[in-house]
Amino acid sequence: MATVKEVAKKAGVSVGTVSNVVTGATPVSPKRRERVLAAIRELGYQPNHIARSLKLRHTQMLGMIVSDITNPFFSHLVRGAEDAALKHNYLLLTFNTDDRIEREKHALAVLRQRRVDGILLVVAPQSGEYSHISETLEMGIPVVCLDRVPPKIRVDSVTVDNVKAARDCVRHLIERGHRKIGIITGSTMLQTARERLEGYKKALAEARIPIRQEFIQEGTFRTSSGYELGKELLSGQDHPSALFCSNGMMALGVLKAIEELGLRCPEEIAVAVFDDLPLAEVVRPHLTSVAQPAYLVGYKGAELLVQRIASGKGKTPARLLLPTELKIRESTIGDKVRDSHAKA
Amino acid sequence: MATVKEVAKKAGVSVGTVSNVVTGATPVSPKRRERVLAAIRELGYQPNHIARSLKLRHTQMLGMIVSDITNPFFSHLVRGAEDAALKHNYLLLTFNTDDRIEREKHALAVLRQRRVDGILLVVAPQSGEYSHISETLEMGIPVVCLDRVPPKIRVDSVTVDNVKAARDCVRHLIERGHRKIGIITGSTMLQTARERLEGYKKALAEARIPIRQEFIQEGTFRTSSGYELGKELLSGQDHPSALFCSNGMMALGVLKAIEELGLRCPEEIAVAVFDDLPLAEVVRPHLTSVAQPAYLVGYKGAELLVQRIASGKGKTPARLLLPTELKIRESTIGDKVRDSHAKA
DNA sequence: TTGAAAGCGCTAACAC
DNA sequence: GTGTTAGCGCTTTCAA
Repeated sequence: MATVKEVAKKAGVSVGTVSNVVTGATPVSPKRRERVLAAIRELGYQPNHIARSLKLRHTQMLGMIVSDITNPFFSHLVRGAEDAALKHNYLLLTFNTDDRIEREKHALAVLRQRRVDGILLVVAPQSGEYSHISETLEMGIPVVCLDRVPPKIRVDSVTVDNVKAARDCVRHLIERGHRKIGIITGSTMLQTARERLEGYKKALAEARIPIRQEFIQEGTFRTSSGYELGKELLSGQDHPSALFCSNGMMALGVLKAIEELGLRCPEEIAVAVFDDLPLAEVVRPHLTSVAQPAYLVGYKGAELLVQRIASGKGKTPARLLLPTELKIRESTIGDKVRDSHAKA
Repeated sequence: MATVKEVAKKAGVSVGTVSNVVTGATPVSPKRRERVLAAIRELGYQPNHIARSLKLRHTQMLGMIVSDITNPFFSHLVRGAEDAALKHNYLLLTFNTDDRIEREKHALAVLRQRRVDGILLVVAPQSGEYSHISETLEMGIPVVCLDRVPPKIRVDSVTVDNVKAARDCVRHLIERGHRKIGIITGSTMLQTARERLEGYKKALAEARIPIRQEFIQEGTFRTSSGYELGKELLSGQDHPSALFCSNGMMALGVLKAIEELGLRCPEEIAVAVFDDLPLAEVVRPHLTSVAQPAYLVGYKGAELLVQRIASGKGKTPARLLLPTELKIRESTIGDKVRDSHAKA
């Protein structure tokens, strides 16, 4: 592959001049400029970005670490980040960790060696230990955390307002007349799951509805657990008239449980769900759900990162909290709930 | 950030020695080695991979160009590629093109400047013109095409055997007793759509069932077109008793059409679909579908690429054709089809 | 084994 | 404006 040197020779100018025409850093006389351009064309010259990075001491690359790109939430996140990055002339180096802390550490190490200009990170939950990220920060590589933010570490972040979203969603159930509302949460190891539970409790408290421990079930964010816990919650006489699921997968399981129990949704049991899978629109009944702005989280995260790269480390970390949207659909707005259910 | 030079100084050895301990290229005496290691630790030295790339003339990076990572098929593709790449010590630089040819060209250009060692490419369909990819090849950067392979260009590829898969699927319908089988294809601009149609025709031909043009409808791979064309196909007296959808999204539309027409699936109308969305398992009825090995396509593609990188351009391009799996579910195996429908 | 030094391709400071 | 040159951080001959 051709180099500046060869181009310079062919055009009969110095390498400095060639560099100046390709970067546009310093003006070059029209005729020399023409000659250089011609030589570039003839040689099929492609500037070597690696050499440039070495010299300039930045790579125009961003690291992107997510748990699993196969999960729609994260694929949208990545897409948003990529669009923003590209707009600012950065490229994305992507990693999947499957939420395993050792893979996260490895990714971070690799990214440091690659001298990326910044890192977008969805931290593995329950790691408890964040030295790898603070070290990265100390080396002067900015990190912005997406979706989840590690406690006690001064880092930029953009996340979804889980508690508000869950509260709004449960409040909607309350407004529909429900007072016996169950929840299937995700593992309380997960921050997001805890926050959603918190929102649920908040909504009940605001409506002065006492919390019933037996209406709170901890699941695993998988369809199967939605199914099992759904059955558990809905069996027996005094079961909830509405269910709030902490994620979409579990809602699917709940629907199956409802069907098998011969209950009707939403007439006998309303269902609302955190997460707006593409499913929500196609499953019967259409699911009332909290739509998370995954794409935006990625997009804003990348923008925040390039900004941070440009401005150096600021004193206080920026913490964006993005709003969700409550999409009200069939699963909570069928006929009015019956009294026997609506009353505690 | 510390450099070899600083490490060398601190350890009281030459830079060459430092390099030798980090790369392990040449043996180093135990004590010097220890000193170097200690210095590295103290300084928190991180080898600069950029400098290394410049020197070594390879980057251990692969470009990955897909149309949209938000599409589950592609996110699995990417995941597979990443897993394989990582195993062989390569990193992935990802791009989305939304199937726009100018974005594909841009991505390729950027990747060339970045001196990636190879490129995994899902070509934008209907581009008609492939000079950008043959140029890349000529520059010595191997490319392997995934899922779709551009005609008349000598390039490695790994794809799914669309025609066989479609044929098997339609054959299954035939075995269930159907003889009036409709198809909703994707745009015939798309190679994959054409191949699936071909498989459909092949299956009918093999069963000596004459092809009826009015049973073939060209859709857009979107839910809405499944809905509209489904209605069209299923209205009227002499409608098909089974429908084959060329992709998952359209199948969802078809289901809706069936519901609105008051038909029952599979009793009155069987449905089989190409693509095994996560949906297939949750939608009612569960959809008989062709599962594509997206992850494997990515994985094998990356392996083929690193192999090609190692071996240089071979004479004949490798063309992997991966098998699909037919998942038979409710939508084709309800009660036996009625005679009036089953007979032409 | 080890050290010195050249050089990967580029940009930017400097002198002209 | 333009050319010359040092140097980004690394690996790898080549001599010792």
